[in-house]
Amino acid sequence: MPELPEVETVRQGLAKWVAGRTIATVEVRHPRAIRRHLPGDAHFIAMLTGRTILDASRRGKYLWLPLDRGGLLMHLGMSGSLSFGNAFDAPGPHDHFDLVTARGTLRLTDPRRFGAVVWSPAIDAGAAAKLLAGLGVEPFDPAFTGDHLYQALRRRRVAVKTALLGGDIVVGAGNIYACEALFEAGIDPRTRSDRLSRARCEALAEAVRLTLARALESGGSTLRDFRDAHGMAGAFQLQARVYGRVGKPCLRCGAMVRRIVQGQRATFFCPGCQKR
DNA sequence: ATGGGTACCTGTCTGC
DNA sequence: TGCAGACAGGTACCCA
Repeated sequence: MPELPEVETVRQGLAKWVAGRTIATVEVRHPRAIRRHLPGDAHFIAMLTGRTILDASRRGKYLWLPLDRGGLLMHLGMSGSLSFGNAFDAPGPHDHFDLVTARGTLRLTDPRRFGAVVWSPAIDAGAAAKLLAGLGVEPFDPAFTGDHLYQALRRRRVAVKTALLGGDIVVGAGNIYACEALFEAGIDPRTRSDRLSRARCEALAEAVRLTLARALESGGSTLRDFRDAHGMAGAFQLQARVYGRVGKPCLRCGAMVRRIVQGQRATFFCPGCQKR
């Protein structure tokens, strides 16, 4: 579910809420949801109890909550959401994890359980370092330039859509925004990475930034169940120009939007506007 | 190293 | 109405 704009929207809501709160108790109702990525952290609850949350930051689609000792790395997977409140209802079947503080509870809900919550001694050590190790540059970092993209893509032969989704070149564009950014840049998603000119890489880098920034302004996309930390839905899906619009006319040229499958993921594109 | 495929889950929608 | 099958925002891991 959540791509960078959704995770950043959650982070912004979270940062104001969590800073300075001390974890009184931890409820783990589904251990698989917590340690899916890195089994063996037997002291998970002990490392959290009594700790104070300092902030909420983000790396790619991961959230990092630094604590006064160590920190918590979280990923929302395809269907995860975080919410907080002072009087939570009894947990539902997908409410796997609560951080209870004196002034409210942070709750992870994740029906598909593709998410992860991992304690780590630091963001650049232990479990967190291992999970973040292969991530590409942040799209809003000045280091993410057309030239960066060009240098990375010229060494790959996969389709450019697949390369964007990989997250090892640039992070944050998932299936929706990879499709939308390629439309914005006028690039056919099937184009081989190493066949993209420098100029088109410049256009693509700009399109990735623009697409993610627009989505962030809209509070992300809610296709089904995305909610920010206040339970609010996003609105970017209303602006999507190709994603989910198979068989509908392109809003720019009128050609029929197509759906293909690349790397077991759906890709939407306009054959009129997007060229190899 | 790269690329391709599978695995991990549940809920929802579509077509028969 | 029931049921099988397809599909959904992600990524870690295995193998060639």
